[in-house]
Amino acid sequence: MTAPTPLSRTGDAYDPDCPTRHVLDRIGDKWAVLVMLTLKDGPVRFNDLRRRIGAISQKMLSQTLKSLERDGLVSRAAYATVPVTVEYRLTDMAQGLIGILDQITRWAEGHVGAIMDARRAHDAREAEAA
Amino acid sequence: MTAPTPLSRTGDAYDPDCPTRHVLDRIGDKWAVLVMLTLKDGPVRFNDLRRRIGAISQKMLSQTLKSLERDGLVSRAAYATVPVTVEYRLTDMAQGLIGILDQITRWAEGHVGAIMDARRAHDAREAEAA
DNA sequence: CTGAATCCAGTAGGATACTG
DNA sequence: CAGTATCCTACTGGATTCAG
Repeated sequence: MTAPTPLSRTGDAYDPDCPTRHVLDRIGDKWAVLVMLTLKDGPVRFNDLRRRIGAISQKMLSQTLKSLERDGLVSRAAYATVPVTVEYRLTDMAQGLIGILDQITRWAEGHVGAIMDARRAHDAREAEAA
Repeated sequence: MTAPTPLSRTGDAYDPDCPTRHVLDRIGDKWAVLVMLTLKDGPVRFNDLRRRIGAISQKMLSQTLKSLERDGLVSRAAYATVPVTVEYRLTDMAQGLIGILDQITRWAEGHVGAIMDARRAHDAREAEAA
């Protein structure tokens, strides 16, 4: 540590130095969220993961898994079978996050209608102005 | 295209067509989250918002506010004072989201230590391998 | 099967300057 | 004060290819 800077002020993450920001960024990571949601029902193998998410490229999946593993949110287990088998699963720590992600999903499903309506109304107002 | 498998599943947001994804993306938006957190204690004016967030550029702030307004999460009120005054505030719909964002923040503050430890351990293991 | 490495296009986003 | 418009760089992330 270099300076005795107060880590977080009132709990907000404006400061890039604030470690909370790192977590926010992880949640803000589209692929990381999808990967975690896909793993929530149990361990999944690499290409299986790839197939289930569908839209993800091999590069992004690999990258995402590595960063999630680095953060201790996902663990990797390799088995020396004839064609190598690798399983990924959520760590205990990630379980709490999953709960929050589920809440987000639930909120989203409950409000997406209102949001779409707001968009339509807004766009209509704008088109009229033009 | 290389994806002969449509596989439009139901429930999760793998499909870009799934409207839930839009909400996920909004939460994944770093600036949108910071703006909403900054507005949670009451209406704030444009440049005030800018100053409080600090790191944001006027372009991104303007852009973020516009998209949040479009989604019905933030409302804009302009007052015809001598120098124009514009206030932004969260809508009722956004209040529920704020609750979730607070949970994320709380989880982050509670686990950021473990995450940082995991990173250090992981990086150490990696450096040793090299 | 599980990745790593390279190339490259699209875009996010900062800096700057100007308008109502 | 509250934005808009333009330029320009840097990074994201897909496609492809190679390797263990």
